[in-house]
Amino acid sequence: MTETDPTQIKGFDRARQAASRALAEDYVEMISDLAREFGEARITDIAARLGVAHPTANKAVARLKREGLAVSRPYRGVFLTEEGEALAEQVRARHRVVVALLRAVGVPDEVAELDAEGIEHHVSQRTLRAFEAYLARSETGKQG
Amino acid sequence: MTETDPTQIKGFDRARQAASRALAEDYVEMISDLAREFGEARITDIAARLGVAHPTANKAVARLKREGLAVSRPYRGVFLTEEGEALAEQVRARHRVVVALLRAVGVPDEVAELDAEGIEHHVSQRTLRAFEAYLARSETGKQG
DNA sequence: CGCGAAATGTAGCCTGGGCTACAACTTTGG
DNA sequence: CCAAAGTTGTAGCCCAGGCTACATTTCGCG
Ligand SMILES: [Mn+2]
Ligand SMILES: [Mn+2]
Ligand SMILES: [Mn+2]
Ligand SMILES: [Mn+2]
Repeated sequence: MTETDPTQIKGFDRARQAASRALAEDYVEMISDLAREFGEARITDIAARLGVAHPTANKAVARLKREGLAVSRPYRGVFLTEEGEALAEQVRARHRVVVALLRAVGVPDEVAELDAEGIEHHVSQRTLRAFEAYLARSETGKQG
Repeated sequence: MTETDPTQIKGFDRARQAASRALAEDYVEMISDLAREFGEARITDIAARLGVAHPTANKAVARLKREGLAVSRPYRGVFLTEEGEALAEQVRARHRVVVALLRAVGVPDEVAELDAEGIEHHVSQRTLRAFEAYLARSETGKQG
């Protein structure tokens, strides 16, 4: 082969890393949501909302604990650490911006919500800022 | 828990499915690229461009063959089936549209290319059409 | 031609993220 | 207050997608 484009490799690498962080991001956001609604996040509820079997949620929570994002005692609810809560807040904000951007460029609401769940994890800081700037511009220039 | 929003579950499910298709999509596109450039795709080149070790590429190609997307004989290059080529073409087109959309809303070129590699796999048909429509509109209304 | 280098293949390891089946604990209502 | 129902945990399976180490085959050149 001739040369190997380093940007392309970097793109694949970033996509892989993002994919490996995606699960933790969705769990943390979900735990935070449930904590707001019910005061605590229970394994059954986490599993139900994510659409997985409860042992799957259990394993995932074990990973979060290992990574310092959550804490829990046996047979009790799951709670986020400060670090986990900070991540949740960031993930929640990004989710909203991604949905808003999709809608702003003409994606139907329902579809925007569905696609955003996957897209969000691959949106970098730089891209997120660009989305925010775009949304600010199109809000301002609106004829409503 | 009270009710469980079916749209939310569907979003997570779609994201999981997209993630599981992402690898095949990137490999098929890459094999197609290499076939155009060199007439055939060799394992070493596929691995180098995707930034993985060659046995990883080898296993992935075995999966593509199992799924009817590619064919190859031992120690020879890899070739796409008609189905594989059709997928490659579709994936290539979507990649271009996603990059163009990102740039159109103000994401810097280099960042757009990097983020698109992950985002593309989560862009549904509906969203893709919305992107295309948006790009057509903004092309038309441009002052260039 | 034949030999060393390069490419490809294979074996076997790890982790993540799904699942089912079953065990253990907690909650609850009769 | 205690048994049944519900919830959580554990064991053990599967597959994907990474890796390294090593075996095999093909290629290219002296
Ligand atoms: Mn998500
Ligand atoms: Mn989300
Ligand atoms: Mn990609
Ligand atoms: Mn791509």
